[in-house]
Amino acid sequence: MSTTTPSDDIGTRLRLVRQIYGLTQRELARRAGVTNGAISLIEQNRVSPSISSLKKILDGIPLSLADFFTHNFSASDQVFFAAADLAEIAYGESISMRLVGGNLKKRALQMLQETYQPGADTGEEMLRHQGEECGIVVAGSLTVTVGAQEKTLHPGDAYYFRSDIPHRFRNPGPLPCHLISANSPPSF
Amino acid sequence: MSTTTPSDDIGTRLRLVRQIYGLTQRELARRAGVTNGAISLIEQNRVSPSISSLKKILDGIPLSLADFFTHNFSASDQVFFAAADLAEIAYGESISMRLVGGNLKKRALQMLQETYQPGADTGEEMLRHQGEECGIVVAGSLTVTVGAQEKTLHPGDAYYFRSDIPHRFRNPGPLPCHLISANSPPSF
DNA sequence: TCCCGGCGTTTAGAATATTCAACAAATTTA
DNA sequence: TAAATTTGTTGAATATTCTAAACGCCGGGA
Repeated sequence: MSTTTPSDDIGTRLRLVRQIYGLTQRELARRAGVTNGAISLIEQNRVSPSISSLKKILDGIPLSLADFFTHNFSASDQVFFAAADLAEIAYGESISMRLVGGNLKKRALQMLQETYQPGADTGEEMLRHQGEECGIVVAGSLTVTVGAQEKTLHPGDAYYFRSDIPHRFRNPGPLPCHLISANSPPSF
Repeated sequence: MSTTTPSDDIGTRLRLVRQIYGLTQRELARRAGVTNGAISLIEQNRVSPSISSLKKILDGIPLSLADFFTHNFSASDQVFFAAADLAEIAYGESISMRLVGGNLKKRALQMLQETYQPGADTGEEMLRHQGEECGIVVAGSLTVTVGAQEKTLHPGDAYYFRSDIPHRFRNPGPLPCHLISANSPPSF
């Protein structure tokens, strides 16, 4: 499924790593103290580098041998996500959530762009789950209840709480409310 | 603390791994399809092996490159433990437990040599904990209660159950009962 | 005791990796 | 557009690793 490289295809793996780090063969060669030609040959799998060479090269990134062989580098470790590409997550009629990087696996963090229509409400049966979450209101206003506390937030206002504390979100205003939130660990 | 090898001391690391696996240079060379001389040179750090050579060698063990660089091989991964060296764990007056490999870290399994004096009993408030456990009676007899089931085991008899099921051990006989048991994950 | 077999090590030569310098293609700058 | 820069690739020379065959050492069995 993922764009992982077989562990003996050192060349492809090195090229992928180098590109992920945004380095050219020459720049990496300079940092590593080897020649660009050597890196080129390795990346084409035309030679099998010595440990010492590979170590020098990885030091220039920098990346340990263990990490190099352990990690499943993926070209789809996407960094930028167009607004249109944010995965829509249904959450009732009047609440829309758009997930940043929905295709990423194993992430430690989740970010959502949420829209609460006027009157939208996550309900009286407060939400509770593992982890922590925070958010910032971008537009409109949002009434947030966390345990015994309640506050109506306006653009620029933010919240942060442990998610196991019962919480609730409502839009009391006449305008849609836009919110950027983050959870850890991810719940979707 | 541990006898770990720096990640660039490939030679020492390879020698350690090879010895842990009980292989001679010649035997490993034969399995790997390289010469014993090559392994000798690598282990002395007189050459820095190519990835292809190192991979061939590790395939002969077998061990992946990732594992080779990731694991902290330790000569003190002790295998044999003299009876006198089993750590004594107090568990009441009439029950003695002796732990195999108490000095090992991060083990996935725990083995105990237990002795129940006549009349010994873990008590009516049944034991419950995570994991699974099993054991074999070596001498004497032992009455084991697991959930609704109860049986008196004699030498050679054994048990295996999920530890979250309430359980209890008693020695109903006139002789000490010796038992070998194992838990996973470890509870001591 | 001597001999045998297995052990790790060593050496010379074959095989492979790396450097150095030049090349063509793509991109940037003027 | 043309010149200049930067990119990855390549060939010849050099440096390193790997093989094959020997060596010395040690322990076990006649």
